Amino acid sequence: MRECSLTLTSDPHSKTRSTARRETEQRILDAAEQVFAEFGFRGATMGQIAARADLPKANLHYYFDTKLTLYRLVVERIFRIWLQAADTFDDCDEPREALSRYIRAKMDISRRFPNGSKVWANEILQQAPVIQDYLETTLEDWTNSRIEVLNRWISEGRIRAIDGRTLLYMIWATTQHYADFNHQIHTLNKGDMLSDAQFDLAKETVVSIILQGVGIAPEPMGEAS
Amino acid sequence: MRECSLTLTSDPHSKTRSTARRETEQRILDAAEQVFAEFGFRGATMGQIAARADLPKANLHYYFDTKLTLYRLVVERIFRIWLQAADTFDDCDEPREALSRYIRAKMDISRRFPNGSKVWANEILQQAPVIQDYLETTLEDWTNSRIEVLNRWISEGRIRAIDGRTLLYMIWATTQHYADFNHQIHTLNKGDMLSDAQFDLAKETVVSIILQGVGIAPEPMGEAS
DNA sequence: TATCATCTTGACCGTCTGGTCAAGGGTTTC
DNA sequence: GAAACCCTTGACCAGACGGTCAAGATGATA
Repeated sequence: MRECSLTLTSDPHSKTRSTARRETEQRILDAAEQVFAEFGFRGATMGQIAARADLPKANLHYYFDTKLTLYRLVVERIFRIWLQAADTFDDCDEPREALSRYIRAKMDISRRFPNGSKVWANEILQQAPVIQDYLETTLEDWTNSRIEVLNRWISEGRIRAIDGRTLLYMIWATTQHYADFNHQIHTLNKGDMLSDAQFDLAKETVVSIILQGVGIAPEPMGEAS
Repeated sequence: MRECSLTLTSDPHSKTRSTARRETEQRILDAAEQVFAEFGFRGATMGQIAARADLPKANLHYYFDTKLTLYRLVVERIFRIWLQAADTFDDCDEPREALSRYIRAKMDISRRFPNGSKVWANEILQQAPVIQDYLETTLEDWTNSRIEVLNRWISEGRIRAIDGRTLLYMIWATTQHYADFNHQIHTLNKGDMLSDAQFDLAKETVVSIILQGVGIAPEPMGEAS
């Protein structure tokens, strides 16, 4: 109603052609991510995606030729976000700092991009028809290198002797749970989304249990990032 | 080829009518569970389920009138299994024993019935169209009562002061991860299923990290069930 | 063997799906 | 202003979908 320099669905005609194009593509990708997150590749329909993007179905095929193309592009966005979180682990060789940073980063991603995580979950449930080779290359390499780091920390006596792979899976499972199962979490929270305070409590509880679980004393006060 | 006293798809004609009927229904339910687990309700097709049960599609509709009926029955089976695991927590008031029993039970269920867990995951991803009222009643009641128990243990100084709800979510997320994401886990295990030894290591590592995480000293040797 | 209920199945139906297309509206360029 | 290009869209298509049905096969009963 009142003047606003930036609206979510701004009028494409007020922009240059390429800008408008990018915005429309983005709107379609966002709608696609939501629908794919909920119903998976097979369950999602182009009609649903078109409705959520508020565009005629034929328009989707003008920008993205097939449903599979659109799906692949949605999945690619998720890779980039996941890799960004991986960096927070790689950047540090101090167990407490590396683990708590990584957990917090993954928790924040689950909160900000729940649909990305859900699309990933659907991919795995469907035996990874699109991301299989990614699992076998990038993910496997990263995982193995992190397990080596964890094993080194163990041999240096900096963390307890636990199975590093299982620890990684616990962190992935728990952090992604806050995205993939957010509907269940909301239902068990009287139907409301988690408040900032509730989410912070969850985040710090996860950090605390994992750190304590691998034998690292609780973080000194005031050191949380 | 050679004589075999028990085959997986035994000849229905050698049994009484009601027995054969029950066997056919079971075969359809098993096939349905697999397909629903992979593709969710919308993504699954009756044709796929029929093919996996090795029956003509029309035969499915003789035993179960609609796709939704079949789906509801599959979901009901999962409820029963889940409640059975819940009992292992309820039966005991000793933190170490209750938590490790519950975690082990949930891990074993993830291994034996991965499809059930996957159907549940798909339900939540799709905003629980079928199990919503179950989440709001049985699950919520059980969750709250367990959180009360955890809080009592905290006030009695038997476990560390952590947020009980987050602890429960961590346990659910981690244990169900071994079912819902088993494809990813297998891929990261050179494409092989986890061996008994690998799965036991994972199970005991989860127990160990959680127990240590809530401030319970590692289990005395030889006490594992 | 004859009768009847139970089970099986290929063929079929209306609807929805992903994808196409041609006609037309807008915008840029000269 | 007109030609060229970009974008939008309703109408349409072939195939797949959930579900139906009637005809026949099979098994139980007597």
